[in-house]
Amino acid sequence: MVRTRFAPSPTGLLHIGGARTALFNYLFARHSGGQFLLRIEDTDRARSTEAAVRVILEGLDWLGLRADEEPVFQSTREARHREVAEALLAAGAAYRAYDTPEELAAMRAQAEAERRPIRYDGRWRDRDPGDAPAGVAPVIRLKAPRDGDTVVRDLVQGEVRVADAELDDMIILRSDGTPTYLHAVVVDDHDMGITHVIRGDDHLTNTFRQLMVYRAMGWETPAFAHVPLIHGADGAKLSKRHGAVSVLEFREQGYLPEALCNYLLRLGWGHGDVEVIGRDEAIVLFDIEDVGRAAARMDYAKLTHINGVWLRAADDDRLTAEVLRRLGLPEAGTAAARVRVLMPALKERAKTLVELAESAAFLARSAPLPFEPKAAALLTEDAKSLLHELAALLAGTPFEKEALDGALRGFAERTGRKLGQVAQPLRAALTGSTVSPPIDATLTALGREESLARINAAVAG
RNA sequence: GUCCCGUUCGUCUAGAGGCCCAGGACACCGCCCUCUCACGGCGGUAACAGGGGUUCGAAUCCCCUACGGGACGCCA
Repeated sequence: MVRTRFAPSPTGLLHIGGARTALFNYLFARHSGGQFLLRIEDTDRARSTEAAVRVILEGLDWLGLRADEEPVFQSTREARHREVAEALLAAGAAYRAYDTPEELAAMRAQAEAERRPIRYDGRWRDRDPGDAPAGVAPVIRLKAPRDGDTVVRDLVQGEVRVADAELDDMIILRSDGTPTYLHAVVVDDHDMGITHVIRGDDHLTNTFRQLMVYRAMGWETPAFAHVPLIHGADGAKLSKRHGAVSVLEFREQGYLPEALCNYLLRLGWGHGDVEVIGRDEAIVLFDIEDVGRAAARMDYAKLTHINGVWLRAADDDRLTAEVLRRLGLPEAGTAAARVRVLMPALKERAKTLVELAESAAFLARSAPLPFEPKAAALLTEDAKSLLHELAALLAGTPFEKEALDGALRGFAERTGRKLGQVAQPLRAALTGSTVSPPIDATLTALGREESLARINAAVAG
């Protein structure tokens, strides 16, 4: 049974890169009929807050990436981490080291100055514990293998080989008795029964250190897959200055979760020429081994495009509810009814929920309308007399699309005008704008009474 | 500095030795559709980082170089 996990540290936001990692974990688990778990890596107490945890859970929930079991909080497992460290110590696979932070800093500085690789020299590895200085609380370090190679068959990166000489004796338990990240992760992944560790590329070299713990404990190692990071448009690590990076930020900016997932999936992964992929199809098609190895750049324009695709496909009731919420309008009532009626036409011309809400705002206003400059310019004296005639015409026309369309076309023909010469002034009078869904649909949504009121107000104004 | 990873149109990618003088998508530019704006349709510009091999034949395999990224913490 495949078991994957997403293991974010709660530092205040669910980053879009993390979201993609979570998505891959989720899709791979579902694809294999396995389970997807969540672990909050909150061992850094100073940076971890309950609010930060909520942000992550909310983001995942919004994306529809629900874990199959309750989330595991790493901070609650400290005793277990310590227990494993002690076991390693007892087995002779680890040892106590009494170096002070200052000594270690000096060691690093010297290595740097001599242009040697920065590694702990293992000075306490075989030293008599009797030499322990008084008053220094020791850390526990794991004995690293000293010769040979370690090979990881990474599902994304392929075979990666590192000489054991590159590794040093890493700290698994701090002097205050708390576990280090590298150690805690291994213990937790093992105890949670994780079979596939799918995570960011930045952990690839850490894997070799973690492998030492698995090996020392005699634990079976999971499969690893290190997926590339997401970069900004300039190729540098994605950060705030590139625009939105937090999942909840994208939600506020009017992106649909299915669109964000679709975009994130296609970023660094492809399946022939298929671009639009929903959740169910993604589960069938996704394979972690098809993920590319190069970092991908975030392209907001393409995200927006794919969002438009999903917006058009989205359910009208759902979209209506979103628009009403964004406009601060009640869920039921005249405005709500108008938005709902016009939604099929409205969603054709928006790429985000923000745009969609803006395009629907005119429905909730009442005459006299505020006019955009371009719309105001259309309302000339000639246009007003035209509108006056139209008011009379519309008063006697059934308010349904075909009848309205026919009436307006007939009118244009009779008066020797193009339809556009009739529709544009009417559009301005009805919406206060030069852009809207087709005029017949707009009239239908507004209804006869409101339409006539707006036309008359425009004529009067 | 040491180690690891990467490099196909501006961007995301297809491509697993001949199907590729490299396909799709976004963006951009034309045209068409058209009551506006969108959608849609048609067409266009645009890429195998560079250099060596291997092979009858290389975007695909090997080596080197350049550039980019990552890791080297009693952070996660």
